[in-house]
Amino acid sequence: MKHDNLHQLLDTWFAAHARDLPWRSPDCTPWGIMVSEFMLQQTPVARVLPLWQEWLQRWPRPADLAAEPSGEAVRSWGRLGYPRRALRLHAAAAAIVSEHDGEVPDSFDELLRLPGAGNYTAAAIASFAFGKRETVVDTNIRRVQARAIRGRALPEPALTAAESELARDLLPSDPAAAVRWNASTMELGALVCTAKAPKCGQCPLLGSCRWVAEGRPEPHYQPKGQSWHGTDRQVRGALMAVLRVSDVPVPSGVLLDPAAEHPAAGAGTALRKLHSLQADASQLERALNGLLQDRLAEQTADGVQLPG
DNA sequence: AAAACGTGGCA
DNA sequence: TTGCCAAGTTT
Repeated sequence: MKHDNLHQLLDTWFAAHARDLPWRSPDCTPWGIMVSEFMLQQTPVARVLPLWQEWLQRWPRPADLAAEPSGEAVRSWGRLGYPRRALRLHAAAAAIVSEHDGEVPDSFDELLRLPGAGNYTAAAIASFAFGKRETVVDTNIRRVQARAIRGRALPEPALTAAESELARDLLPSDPAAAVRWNASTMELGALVCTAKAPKCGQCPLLGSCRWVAEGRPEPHYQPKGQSWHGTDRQVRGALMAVLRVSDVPVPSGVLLDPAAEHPAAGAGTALRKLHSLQADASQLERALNGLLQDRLAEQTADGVQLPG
């Protein structure tokens, strides 16, 4: 196979430098791996670690999570970010109970049907939990391949057909070798071939990297930043922070009115933070309606709360 | 198919 | 301090 040398180089490097992550332990269950994959979506390993431990201790099997109201999942998600992932993981657990007899399915197609599992997550679970030969394509793998093979500084802004085709071509035909390739390429992207300030001096592919060979050309586009300050997202986040820590339903008036008295129990600090954003009434309402529509929160006679 | 979706660490 | 960026998915 073309690029066979890369596989060998990465295998050797991975054996020596892979992080000892709990979801890579031989006795980690498919469910443990699945939880890690959901938590790791757009989220660094360091922030996932403690929460993953908590979740697996509390909900060691899909059925354990499925038995709880979705609001418990959202509350336990804490400040990990993108709380709808908690909702989807909860829904996925319910689907596993109702459609797969409580066992995480082992095929890409079945995994892909679970809420919150897209192409990356379905392939990752099939590969890492079940040893299947699946092409895993995440941002790390795309960046490593963009540099080493295509000679680019960065992967394309969105996954292209060419990138997918390259990733498929590079995947070893032996399933066990494919799993190692997936894991080691991802790890290289996370630890060495990073987005900014890559540590090329430590890279096992230094001698075969096309980007390095071509003098490390600049990116051919300007990555556009993610806005945050003053956005609806920021207000949603602040709203969620209030609901997560409140012991009781929070009257929508208290949420929407900066001058409201009687903050909800335990939510004082989060409420002050929300109001300090000085969002206008329409933005607050839009953000709250979004949460209700997404079922991240629900409205009762007593106020707004996490789904119970 | 572009845009929305959280959060915190680091330079 | 501001902006970048992180194991993506959904509509």
